[in-house]
Amino acid sequence: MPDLEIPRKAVYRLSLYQRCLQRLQENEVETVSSQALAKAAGVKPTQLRKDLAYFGQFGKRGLGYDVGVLAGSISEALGRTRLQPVILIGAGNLGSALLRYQGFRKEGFEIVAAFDADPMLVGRAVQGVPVRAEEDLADFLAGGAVKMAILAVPAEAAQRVANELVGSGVQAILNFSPIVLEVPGEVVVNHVDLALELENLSYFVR
Amino acid sequence: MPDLEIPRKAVYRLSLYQRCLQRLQENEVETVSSQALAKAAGVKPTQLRKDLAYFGQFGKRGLGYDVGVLAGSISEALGRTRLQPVILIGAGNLGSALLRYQGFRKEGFEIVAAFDADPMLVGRAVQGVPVRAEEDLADFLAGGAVKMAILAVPAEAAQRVANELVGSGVQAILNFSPIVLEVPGEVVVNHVDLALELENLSYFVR
DNA sequence: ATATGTGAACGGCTTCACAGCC
DNA sequence: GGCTGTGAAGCCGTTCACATAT
Repeated sequence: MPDLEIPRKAVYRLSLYQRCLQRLQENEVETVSSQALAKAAGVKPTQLRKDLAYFGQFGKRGLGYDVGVLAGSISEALGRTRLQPVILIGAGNLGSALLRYQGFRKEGFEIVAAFDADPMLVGRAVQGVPVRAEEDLADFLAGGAVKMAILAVPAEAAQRVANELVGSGVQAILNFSPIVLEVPGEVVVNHVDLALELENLSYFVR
Repeated sequence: MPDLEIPRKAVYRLSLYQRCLQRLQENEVETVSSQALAKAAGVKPTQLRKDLAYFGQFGKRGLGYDVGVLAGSISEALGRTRLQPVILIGAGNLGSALLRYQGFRKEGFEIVAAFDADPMLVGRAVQGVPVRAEEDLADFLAGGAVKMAILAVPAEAAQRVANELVGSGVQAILNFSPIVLEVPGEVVVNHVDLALELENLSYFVR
């Protein structure tokens, strides 16, 4: 199984396909063609098939894909067969909105703890998740159970916190701060830059 | 000036460069090399120069770039010389966090109105921005002054609201709902899919 | 000497065309 | 006949190498 050869974009789309499959399952559809599924995901059929081909053969020629089988296969390919624990750093405006966001749990993620530097916020609980002091971060991560973190702190603090996370064994960071994080090669960072997205859009309005 | 030929990613990075330039201006740095600026933005020097080349020649060979001149040129290239009005639809968890988010204004955007379908939220004001009833959306947009919208409504409502926005002349949508919007070719959509970003990350943790 | 600007080479993702199987 | 799986072709963005300007 060639693992590190798979295009990042393809992995991205797999999640998209899976979400569409879940909807089909809810509607008790049992079979889909690459054409139908691709349309639902907003991509071309050949691309869908190519993406799936990175992981194996899941379809029946002349027939299509079994929705349940394909959903299961993608789950396995993505390593999303069980609930993933995640921590959140920064429980301000954006952070607490993320804590309340139901979409994460729905896709198999659980925010198990939140951290903030502000004593005013520490001790509270948002959506049942306690907000802890940032000093306790390293202790909490010492167990090694948590490998993913969401970073929603101000720009000035982001790199420092990121260093701390990496030092404590976090392998993946979803970064909402408007700075480019420097991390070792083995750590993966996805950057969601809200202002940048708006700015990018504004280029296209005349 | 070839306009529609410029890679989308390049436009994206221009915003990034500009942000770095602003920091340099604050520190009263007057000149940068492509090497230094590229490092700050997390890209390669050649890429920075290529990106700038799409828009013109701004540097002095053997010397580098004048920070002020380059910042101004990029601003102009991005069409970000004045404040852009934006509306927000969906003032729930995420929506109200976005209303409070200061990063937009800092980059030249102003959320001038918010809309929600929930009568409980309508009439309130968040961060000085009034939340209006969703029925009033078309009326508000009738003036044609607002060309950009942020969509933070539940998945079920997203496509319907998007249609309404497009029908009222909105040209660019920043979509936070977890569905792929179908819009006419002349409308630009940037999709920020929070759950998808996490899922993508989880693939890379072993 | 130093750093930009750019045509050419490179590499990777997407699309095509068709072989293979139901 | 219909649809998947896949090597080959095409396309686009990145990187290289170097000509050019100060």
